[in-house]
Amino acid sequence: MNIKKIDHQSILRLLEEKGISPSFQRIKILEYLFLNRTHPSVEDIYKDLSSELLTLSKTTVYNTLKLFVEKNIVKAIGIEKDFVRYDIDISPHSHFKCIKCGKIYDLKINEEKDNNIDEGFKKVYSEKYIYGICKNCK
Amino acid sequence: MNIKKIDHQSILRLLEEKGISPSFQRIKILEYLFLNRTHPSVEDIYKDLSSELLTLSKTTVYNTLKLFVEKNIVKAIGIEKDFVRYDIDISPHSHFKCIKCGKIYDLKINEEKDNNIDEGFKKVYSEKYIYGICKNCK
DNA sequence: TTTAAAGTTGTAATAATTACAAAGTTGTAA
DNA sequence: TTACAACTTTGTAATTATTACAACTTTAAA
Repeated sequence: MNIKKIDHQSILRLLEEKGISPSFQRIKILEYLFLNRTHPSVEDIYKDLSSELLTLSKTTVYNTLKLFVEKNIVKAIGIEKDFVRYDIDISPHSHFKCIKCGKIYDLKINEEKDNNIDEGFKKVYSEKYIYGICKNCK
Repeated sequence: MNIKKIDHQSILRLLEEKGISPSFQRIKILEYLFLNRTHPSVEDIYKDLSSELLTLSKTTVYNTLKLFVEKNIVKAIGIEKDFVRYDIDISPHSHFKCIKCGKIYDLKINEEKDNNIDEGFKKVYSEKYIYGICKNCK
């Protein structure tokens, strides 16, 4: 499906850089995120990795993603009403959700001069979600 | 607290316009939203109205807000991780959340030429959330 | 007044996430 | 190698927002 490959060494280097000890589970979850650029949920990751990691626990997936978000390796995406998606691409961009097929698309951000934030307010981060109909569903 | 007043007649007219029969609960909830421009949650509304509407049920608050959202009287705001806020102001604007005090501020939108949505994609609606530190908390 | 539809209520079910304690793993110092 | 502490994983239970649903109440029309 996804062409982009990531080698084991890069995974290890990334974890190392961020001061995260490279457990088998963490490596596998991070690798999964690199190979599946679909903004997967905990459920997705858990289901897909379970066949390989027979004893994987959902709690581990939650713990690991929490850690990755804290260490700024992945970004949590609040585009869904009732669960969180995760994005391995932490560069500034926004998301489009097709309200028909449910697919999430990445959107380049339009270097907007960041809104009318009043003086005295300090932006830390922001998120933009666009909902609509995608090309395939029209 | 909030200066903006709304009279009973306007509330009734608005419900009428949208084809919503004006039950006591609906009137009170809508009035609450007009008087409390704080992007309240179901919990907020339920707690605050309970003293006046002794038998109010949380389900009624959920039902009513669902109806209001469908009829385009209020907008659901997904700025929080684990509950929904509601905004009586349905005009296009974005939201700022102070990560220190938790307060939500309205932001005028910077008539951005709506992002780089690829041709063939059709936007239906969008949301922008900015997180940071507000004036009072610096 | 009768009756059906609409609205409200309380409780139970659902589902994502977190809390927590027990079990397993790893690395290091003796 | 052994002992031990720190870290990691796991499974279960708790939490919490929201939805489902059925019973009850209100409303409005005939």
